[in-house]
Amino acid sequence: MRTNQTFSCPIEAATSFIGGKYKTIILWHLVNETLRFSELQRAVPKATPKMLTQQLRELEADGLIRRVVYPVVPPKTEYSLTTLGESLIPILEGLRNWGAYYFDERGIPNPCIDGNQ
Amino acid sequence: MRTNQTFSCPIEAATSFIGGKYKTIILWHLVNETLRFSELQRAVPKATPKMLTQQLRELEADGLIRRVVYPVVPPKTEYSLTTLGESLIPILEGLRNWGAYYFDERGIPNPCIDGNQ
DNA sequence: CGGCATCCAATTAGATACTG
DNA sequence: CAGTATCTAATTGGATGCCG
Repeated sequence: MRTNQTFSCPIEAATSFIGGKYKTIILWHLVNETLRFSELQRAVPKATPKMLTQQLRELEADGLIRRVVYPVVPPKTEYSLTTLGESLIPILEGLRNWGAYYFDERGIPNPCIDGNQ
Repeated sequence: MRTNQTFSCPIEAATSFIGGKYKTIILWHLVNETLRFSELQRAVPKATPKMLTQQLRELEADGLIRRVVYPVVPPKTEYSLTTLGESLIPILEGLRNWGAYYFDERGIPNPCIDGNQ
């Protein structure tokens, strides 16, 4: 694991994995899809390359995503969910549905434009 | 709402509500229970009074919790979930189950001691 | 009891430039 | 393309003291 801190409850443990600033969005975009770094940048435009790299490294250290580097020129790196990462999908779907419900309730148009929602 | 920022997807909106440092733990402790400030302090000992107040104010501004102040001496304040806050319970349960599963997989004893788990 | 005000230390995040 | 390095700006969080 990334840290060897102790948690006082399972909720705290879970949020230590997905509580990072862009982690849920990153994971969500990797559901059923392998993406390259530049594709993730486009998917999460608010994250600077530095931030994106940092979050990806933590997700990798926590065993939620897999990073595969191809030794080619120009460089190519692919990110995808591990089995542990896939076990979070129900929670990610719950967050998505809650957010969409919240938008609907207020008549706010869902701003998602990509097919992955 | 607390902020009038725009979100690029429902996941982002949802995490803006529960992404705060102690928010999921606070909400979890309020499931089926009304707690006073000092009880929440005991439930979330890692949060200083200042931090706890801040998180509670944001949760209140977002409409997830209700704050009832009784004009008595000594002061008494009670916090509880609103209907919107209760709609998050499935997600909170998902987080708890994922965390507990993660503990089990590694043979780490579940550190929860309170009945609310 | 349930906070708030203030000050300060520490952490985080953005901007920019650069590289294999 | 996929980052890293450096510097700086902004934010966060802790400690302390005080109050109705």
